[in-house]
Amino acid sequence: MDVLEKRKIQDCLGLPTGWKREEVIRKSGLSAGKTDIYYFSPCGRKFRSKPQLARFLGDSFDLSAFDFRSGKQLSVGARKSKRLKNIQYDYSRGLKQDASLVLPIRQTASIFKQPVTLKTNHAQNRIKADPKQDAKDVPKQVRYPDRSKMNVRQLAKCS
DNA sequence: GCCACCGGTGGC
DNA sequence: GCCACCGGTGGC
Repeated sequence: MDVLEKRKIQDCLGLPTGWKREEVIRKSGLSAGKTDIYYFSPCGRKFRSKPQLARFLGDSFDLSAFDFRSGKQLSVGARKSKRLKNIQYDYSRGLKQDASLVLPIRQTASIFKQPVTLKTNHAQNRIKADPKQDAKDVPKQVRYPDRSKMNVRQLAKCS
């Protein structure tokens, strides 16, 4: 697949730059064949549900028209497959007040209108996030480290 | 201790 | 009955 083709797929998916979506097919157990959808933020944080994503993004993002499974916006004309997806979660519930966690994405725009790196399968995902870097962390003055001295794991963190 | 993975279930 | 969400844990 050439770069242009890849680009088309990304545009089609419409996730923001740096975000990745991953489909993992369950291989065993009673739920074998079921697919789990995961999203990875640019800093490697993993999300496995829409509420989880919404909590991280905060209420500046409207995810009500975002279909978590497909990774696309639900257009008005789109058929709602089977079940109506009008579950009313309060996606801002539990929103952390730390503004430094809000991604550097234009908040007036849908976060899903930008290109994304497509990752289709579950090979070996090397992305690691530091679980200790939680939204509960208190904001503090950012000191930018010398990136040339950082290892891969450190670089994967949000900074 | 972490996390990928599957199970359980509440809400529809 | 379906499935989105998240709990729990086996394997590392």
